[in-house]
Amino acid sequence: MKLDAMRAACSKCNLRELCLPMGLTDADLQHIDRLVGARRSLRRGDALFCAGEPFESIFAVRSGFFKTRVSVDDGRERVTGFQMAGELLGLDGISAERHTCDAIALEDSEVCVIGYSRLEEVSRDVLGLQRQFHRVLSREIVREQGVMLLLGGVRAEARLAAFLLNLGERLRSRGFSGSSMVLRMTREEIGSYLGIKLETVSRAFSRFQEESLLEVRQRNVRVVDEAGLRRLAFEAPG
Amino acid sequence: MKLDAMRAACSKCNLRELCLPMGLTDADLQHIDRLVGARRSLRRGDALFCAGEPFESIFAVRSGFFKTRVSVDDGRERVTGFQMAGELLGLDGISAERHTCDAIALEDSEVCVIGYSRLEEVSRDVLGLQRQFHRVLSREIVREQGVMLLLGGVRAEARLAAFLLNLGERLRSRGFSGSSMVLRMTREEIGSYLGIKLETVSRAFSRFQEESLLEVRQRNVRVVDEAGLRRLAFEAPG
DNA sequence: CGTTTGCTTGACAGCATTCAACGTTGGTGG
DNA sequence: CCACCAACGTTGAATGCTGTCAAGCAAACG
Repeated sequence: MKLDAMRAACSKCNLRELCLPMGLTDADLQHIDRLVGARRSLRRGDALFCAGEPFESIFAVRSGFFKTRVSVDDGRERVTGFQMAGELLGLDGISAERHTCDAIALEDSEVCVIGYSRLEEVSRDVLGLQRQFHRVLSREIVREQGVMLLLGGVRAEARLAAFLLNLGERLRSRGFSGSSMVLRMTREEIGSYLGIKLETVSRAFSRFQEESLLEVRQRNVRVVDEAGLRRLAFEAPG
Repeated sequence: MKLDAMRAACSKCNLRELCLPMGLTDADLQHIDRLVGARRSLRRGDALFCAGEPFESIFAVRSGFFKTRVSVDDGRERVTGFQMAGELLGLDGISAERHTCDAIALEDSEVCVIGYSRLEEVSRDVLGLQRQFHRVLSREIVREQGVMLLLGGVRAEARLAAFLLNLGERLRSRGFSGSSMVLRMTREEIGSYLGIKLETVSRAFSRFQEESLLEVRQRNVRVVDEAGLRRLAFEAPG
């Protein structure tokens, strides 16, 4: 977990259309290059931050893959999200000025460190940034609402189908295949995120394969019948 | 659903310590009186806004009680939250500049209309407001994370117990009893929010009464054994 | 006073969990 | 290079919680 002295420039970053600077004008882009203090590299398994730590920065995933999790009572953990390149980590820490979850790298990763007081300062000057930051916060609210609907409303197989479709979309918008993917997380982590047990995840994968919706070999997943998967994800419960 | 010409002054509002102005200095308070454009009154059953409508304002509950809901596919609805005095509505609309849910008054209510562009403008001048608004957005993210944990991790009875405790806390911080409350929503709405069926909600209430955790008569609920309820809410699943 | 809406309760079915055993993969060290 | 171990994944059988369907009751409303 080393600190990279090199400052990152959003204006030259090829993730700028996915990340915080999304939609900003070129002029605004110039102004926000002072936002990112440094990059930070993490090895697989490293914690970017932990619940309870003072909140000072948010983080943008530059490369790699993360999970966020909370520990409930007796050591059990629950995964609250997965983050890939261009997505932000730490937004939940703003409210109480302490992080409320752990962020763990699921593979070797790199993040941009965005000092929060700096962000507040710059977003007063740069209207586009203020607007965009609010959008990002709001989008996270909407995303979680979607997860709530999933967790509360639909059966295990539909949850997994929706999860895979969502993962595919996010990969696709990053220029990857979207139908052929390598999962970075274990069955247990998927299950924890979706509110089901790892055995149930495994069974759902097997059944999807039987029904020719997917080809699954361990963490390699290929979506064979996306329409079928989509039908399953949106079906009525029961 | 009428528009009240009288402008509301946050600086004189007795909800200011619960609402958006929470924690602001007296000096800042003066500056944000221009925030609230008008009040709006709603009758029970009225929609404050609906999913898909253009987003222009957020709303602060001045009095009364609301639910937010989304309609999934074929007319079924899912409740995504309940809001009482001092809480904000419409934050999810920022991301796409359209509301993503319906907000329905569960009793005759009044809200303060906060124009969003005005809010952005003022929060550039008033540092405390900028900070507080970010906190509010972040708090909503954290709140939803809590619901996700509930929905994904625990049994029906634990969900209801946690729900009642949360409701009690919020009532208490508004000067009400917290242990003796009148529910403003139906069993079906509670169930929809908690991801369980209304029959299950009803059974859980009955069982809580058998076990002397609650006294329930229709929508009148009295918490008899708060510690016991808390134990139930945090217990391991299964 | 009747109708509508909301609430309670019972019986049964179904899906997910639990417990358990076994298979696979990848890394380590002999 | 192979053996071995640990972590991860798959599958089966039994249990149990929650959903479904149905009936009856209570409260609210006009």
